[in-house]
Amino acid sequence: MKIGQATIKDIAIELNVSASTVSRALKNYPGISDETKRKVKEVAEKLHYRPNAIALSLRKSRSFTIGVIIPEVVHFFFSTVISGIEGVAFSRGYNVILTQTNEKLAREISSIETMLDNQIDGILVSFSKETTDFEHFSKLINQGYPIVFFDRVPEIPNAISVMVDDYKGAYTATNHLITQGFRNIVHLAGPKNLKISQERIRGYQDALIENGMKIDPDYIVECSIGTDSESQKITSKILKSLPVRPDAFFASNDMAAVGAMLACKAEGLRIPEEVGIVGFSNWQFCTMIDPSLSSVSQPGSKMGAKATDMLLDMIEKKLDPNTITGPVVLETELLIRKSSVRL
Amino acid sequence: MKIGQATIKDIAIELNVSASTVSRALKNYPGISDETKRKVKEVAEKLHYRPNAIALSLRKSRSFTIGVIIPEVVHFFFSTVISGIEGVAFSRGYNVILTQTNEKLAREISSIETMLDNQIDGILVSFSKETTDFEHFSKLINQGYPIVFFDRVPEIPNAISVMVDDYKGAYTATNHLITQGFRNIVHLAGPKNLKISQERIRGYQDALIENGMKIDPDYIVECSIGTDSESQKITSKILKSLPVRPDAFFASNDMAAVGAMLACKAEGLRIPEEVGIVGFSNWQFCTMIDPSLSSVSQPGSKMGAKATDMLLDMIEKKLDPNTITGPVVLETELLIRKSSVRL
DNA sequence: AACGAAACCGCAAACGATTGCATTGAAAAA
DNA sequence: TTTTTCAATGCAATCGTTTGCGGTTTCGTT
Repeated sequence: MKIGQATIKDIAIELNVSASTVSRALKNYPGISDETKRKVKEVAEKLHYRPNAIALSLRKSRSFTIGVIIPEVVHFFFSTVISGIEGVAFSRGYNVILTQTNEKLAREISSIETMLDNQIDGILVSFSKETTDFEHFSKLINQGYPIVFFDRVPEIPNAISVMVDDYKGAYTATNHLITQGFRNIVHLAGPKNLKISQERIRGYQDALIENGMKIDPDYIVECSIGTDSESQKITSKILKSLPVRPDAFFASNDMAAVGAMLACKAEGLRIPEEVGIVGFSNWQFCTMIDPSLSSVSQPGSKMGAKATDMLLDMIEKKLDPNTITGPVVLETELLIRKSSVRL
Repeated sequence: MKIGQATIKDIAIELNVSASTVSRALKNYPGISDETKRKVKEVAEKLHYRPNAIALSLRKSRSFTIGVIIPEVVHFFFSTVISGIEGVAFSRGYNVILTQTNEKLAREISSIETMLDNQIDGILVSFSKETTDFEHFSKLINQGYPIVFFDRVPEIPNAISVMVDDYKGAYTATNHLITQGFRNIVHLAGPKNLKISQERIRGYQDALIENGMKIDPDYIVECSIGTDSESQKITSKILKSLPVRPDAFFASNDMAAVGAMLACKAEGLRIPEEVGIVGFSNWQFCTMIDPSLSSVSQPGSKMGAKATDMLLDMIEKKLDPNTITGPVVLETELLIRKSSVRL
């Protein structure tokens, strides 16, 4: 018994037929007698034959593998996306190759290269914070290579993308704070070069305007890193520096919201009586902290699943990229908890 | 210009040499004139030649890809492990194929099969809660196939594994609670078929014994799912049912610890004055909740990195599995925060 | 008996790269 | 001039599978 897997040739030798016959018999091609098919399958079973996926990939120029490029694995939202991706990919018979860029453009580019070397059938991308030039993506798109962007989507022609309705999520959250009687609402924004950040800012601003309030640029503060400690520092500074003390924070992510909460507590401010807080993403810990954190939930798993379905449809030609006009937008949901309710 | 990548043949045709010459020139084999090498490399550059990894895999029966089988991606600890894995794999030139089992044995087995079909060079595994029979692993091990287990490791011969010192972590945590004057310490345990759970129970028990306290089986409660809501229910039941009300909880995971905390708060018990709590894993939210949660930190990223380094060493024959006797054990660290300190 | 058509099956090329074993040609040695 | 030697390159098999094309049987039909 050879080491490793049995091959078609092994079956062929055992039965004194050609490799072609074995191949066709296993695939139930016409032109092979039932008798032969039976025997081939029997021997295949006996030898635990499993087709060599690599040889298949080479022959068909298809690997049944998709690549995922993500900024950070250790990030609740992205982990739910990965989970959604993996689920759909598995059920449709595809493997998932994963790389994280750690927000580095260089790694993004080199990841794409190795993926192309490996005959990856398509790529799912959420690009890095460093990425401002999208040439490495548009080149592939123009070659007809299947790519689907999710969450962080570029504004380039013919890009297929799946995102959440950041605008509406931010709008709803801000509006909720206003309804609760908060009037000096600070927005802790994400990196302003990302479209998702811009959309959230826009939602925040529109909510203010439609409620007859003014927009003060000083009340929009960028938290570029996105950790709780960063936002904690920023918030405690703000609490002192702003002419009118803020009475609410709408943060572009939950970590920042927690930072703000900690800073407020440190200042002796009561939440939600004196300060209201709403986050974004609905991380697991939202329900675990005190007071529980209101947050805009992003359907991460659904986003991963949807993006994967679209990518695989493109790969399998069930979906013509040209028929797609705009990005697919998934709805968010404002989950109201204690941190923002005082009525 | 052809669609897709240029091949060695394209270069050969362009220069009127054979494919073998091109191959050798690119690899700087001796026996190729410097002049030819120069020209070959020049054309390769011009055509943006990149070797086809699939063809290489077929030829060499090596894919430079490793497989990762994990119970759940959406799990802070595992996500840090993945991050560690991906980092090392990337820097050593390997791809990572990821599958999650969702704690299902069937998926674990089918994942392994597709990985073998794909000529994966080795596998990193943390098995599912359903897995009690390890035949599908030991078969591979006996064939000399490189496998490294992490976190959840099986007790089978010749298994290479990396784990944290669950025993000591649990011992230290329990001991800390005792030092703080807590006397009726409940242990919220994990699934008892997992070795990590057993080790933590053992650490808990030994700490009690060495402090001259008795072990009461009623004070060891299994939280099999591991969510905060599960443990919240269990804890509030316990608070009423046990003859002596517990004054501390050592949980086998942070989610369970939070559940216990919430249940205690609901009962009006003050933490840490009346009840002390320590968790396990040091999830991100530990510092974000109030009171901040003491926890035993597991070096997830380091574990992933270590396991990957060992796996790749085995693959590259730099490491002989037979020279390894026991599992590699990484140290935990007790991070003391407010939830357990009353002195 | 002879012919044609199914029915079955094998040959060989192809996917892209590597590599042991020739082969070529020219310079060096005789 | 002839032989030897060696550097430079090509041939062809190989990895495991698929597939177009062609080749044998076998059988029914007249």
